[in-house]
Amino acid sequence: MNIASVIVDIPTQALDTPYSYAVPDEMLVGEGGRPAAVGCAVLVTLGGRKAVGYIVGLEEVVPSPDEGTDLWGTPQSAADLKQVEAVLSAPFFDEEGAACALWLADRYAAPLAECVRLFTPPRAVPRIVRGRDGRWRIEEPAIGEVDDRWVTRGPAFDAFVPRKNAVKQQEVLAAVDAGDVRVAELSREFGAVGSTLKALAAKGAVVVERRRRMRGMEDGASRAGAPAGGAAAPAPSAAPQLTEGQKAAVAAIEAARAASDGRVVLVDGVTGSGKTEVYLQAIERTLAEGRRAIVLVPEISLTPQTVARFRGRFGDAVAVMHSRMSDGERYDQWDFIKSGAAKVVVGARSALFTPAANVGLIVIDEEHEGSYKQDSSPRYHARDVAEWMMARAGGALVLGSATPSIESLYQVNKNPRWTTAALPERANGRPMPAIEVVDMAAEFASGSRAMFSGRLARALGEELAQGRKAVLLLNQRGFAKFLLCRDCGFVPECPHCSTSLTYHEQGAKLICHHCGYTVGAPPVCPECGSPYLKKFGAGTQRVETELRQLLDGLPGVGPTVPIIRMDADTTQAKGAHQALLEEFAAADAAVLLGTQMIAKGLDFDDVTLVGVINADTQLHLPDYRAGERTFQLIEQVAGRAGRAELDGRVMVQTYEADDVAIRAAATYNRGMFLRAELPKRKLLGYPPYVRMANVLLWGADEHAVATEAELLHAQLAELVRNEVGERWQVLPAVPCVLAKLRNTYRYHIVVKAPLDDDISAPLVRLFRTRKVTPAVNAAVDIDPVDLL
DNA sequence: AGCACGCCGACT
DNA sequence: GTCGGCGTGCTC
Repeated sequence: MNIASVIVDIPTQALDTPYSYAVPDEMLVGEGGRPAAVGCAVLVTLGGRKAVGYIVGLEEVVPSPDEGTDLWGTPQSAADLKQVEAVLSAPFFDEEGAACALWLADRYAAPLAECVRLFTPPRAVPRIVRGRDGRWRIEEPAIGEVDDRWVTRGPAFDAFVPRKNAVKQQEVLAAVDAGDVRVAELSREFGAVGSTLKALAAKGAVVVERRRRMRGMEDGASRAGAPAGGAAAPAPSAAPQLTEGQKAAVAAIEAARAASDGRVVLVDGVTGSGKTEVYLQAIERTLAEGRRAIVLVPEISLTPQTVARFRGRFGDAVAVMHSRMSDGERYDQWDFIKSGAAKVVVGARSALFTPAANVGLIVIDEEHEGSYKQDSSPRYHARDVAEWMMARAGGALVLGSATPSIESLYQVNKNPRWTTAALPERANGRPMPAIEVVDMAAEFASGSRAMFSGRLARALGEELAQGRKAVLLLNQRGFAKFLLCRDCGFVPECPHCSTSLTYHEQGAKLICHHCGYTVGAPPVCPECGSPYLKKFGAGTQRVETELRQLLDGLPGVGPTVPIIRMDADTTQAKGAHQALLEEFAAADAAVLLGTQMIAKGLDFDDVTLVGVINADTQLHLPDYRAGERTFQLIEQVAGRAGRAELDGRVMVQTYEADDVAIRAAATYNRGMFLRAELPKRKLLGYPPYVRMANVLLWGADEHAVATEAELLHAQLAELVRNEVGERWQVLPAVPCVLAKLRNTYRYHIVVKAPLDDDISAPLVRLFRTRKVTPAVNAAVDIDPVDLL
């Protein structure tokens, strides 16, 4: 008899274990439908109701009259098993995917069902819903294949001669003569063509056939499984000559691949050192061996240019996967990958879970980026998952960054399987731009109240007057950070979140940047009636206004020099991001003013000045990574200047000119930063010296959340006392820094463990057995990237 | 999560 | 005497 191990698609801790179901023999061979296999969605009965589940294991067991054990060791009489009732889909993953899902659930203390769902394209899975009559029924997936109708030459195409007055037939035949066309296109051009086509098809002059349309691929001119060809995909370009550093990096990756045991190569290269070319050549060699590659890029860097870079080398064999694509596009790309025609998958972290077979190389670009950690369950880190996958598959993992994360640097030092390949020089041989630190405290003391220091203003004038470009970074959108009453100190706060509201000049509104709550700005203080409400802290809108005034007054600059503001407000519309960048590229002299989103990936030759308006905004976040983030931000943004033959300069305005993160970044001195940062982390017990788990609790009733947090803390403390002892630390339950968010109150409990301990296992055990309180949600974040 | 089983209050 | 309230507890 065959027994399937099934994960039921109900994400609850209580059901968080595989269940065994019998698979009828005819279902195994697919009689009258799809065959049951690992990765299939199936219909099962669980506790008197129907549920969708996923097969994660399939095993033949010898029927024995006495008690056996199921796949997971639970004693169970095989005869008692319920049957899989129907196979609802083709496989979404294979045995490796199943193993990965099970590993993820353990590693991240996440519900199994959520880990399995990572492998399915969104909305492409049938669901079980209860109808109005109270009965369960299967709801077909909302997303699937779409076809186009195509017209091609028929067997009698050449022989057929239309009548003189058959104008439409002549038009259609001429169009088909030029190449296959879609019926939709013909109708757009010539009006209704249905009867014309029917007549032509009957004569054998043309053939009308259905072909799969691949959504999101430029011209859709594709046969099933193959992406668009023709104009959309240029002929693959040849690889350029490599610098010595690049050659060494490629060789290091080759050595890692040859070891076939999941080694990691950290490509530690300054911005502009040609890391991408290293990836491209490593991928080329991987493909030459018949294996595939996955390239992960931070979500905001996944632009058409990035994709074009890979399509330029690998042509049609590139699949793309990221969250801004429509569900239909993702479904088609998923299928394209599954078909095996895609050799390279470029995407955001979710691209790891596409059905690419035989992956021999995973590249993670900008590996220090926080967006590689998923911020909802399962809270996995793409770097860890990729390392696990490559160790299993006998491949190699390449991490690239100009500012590697402290965790990765630590691994290189301690873990013999991790090596590093340094690219200390830019590919064009230019030096890195000099970074000047402008002490705003000193500026303030000398009487200047402007947000642009004298030096930054002068530099802007010099560069723009020569027709060059500047990039200004500011970590605060809106106009002012908050409103403050000068008489009573009142600051308007969001009623739903524990944050102050940001003042937006446009329409004089106060907006919460967490939940979007918007109110008109009060003319007088709502507390004391004072009219003296001061707008504190500069946002992008205000800087734009002041910058305009500054530029207009500068000799040789003036009102014709555009300011392009790029922040969450101006990039909301689809394609706005792209349009703004194109506008900046096309201008002569121009200033690009934006939030973090401009810090990376921008590649403009004629940017000669980069300014950081206020480098301190991240430094004061109550988070242990604040220094690391500040260091990384300055180094990243500095890399935007002077990428071509012109020298660049960078100015960093700060009220903390003495802070080591800023001083070290200004001199490109990572060693200096680490020598200050690492002892601090060690002393205070933070990664990379300990492992952390952040136990989060949230709910609408603050008191209930606090009570539950206390209870859970007591349970955790007891568990740790009984099972591990003094080596672990359970910090008290406290409100999160963001204590209230979208009307939910948030508490957390930080658990710290030595590096080599399995921090998740005891937490998983506790969460599986503890009683759930309906009003309070709880989740675990293993290896959190922040504790906010 | 949902459903069954179970043990106490007001009804045809 | 039953119908049904929703409080535990189990689901291959």
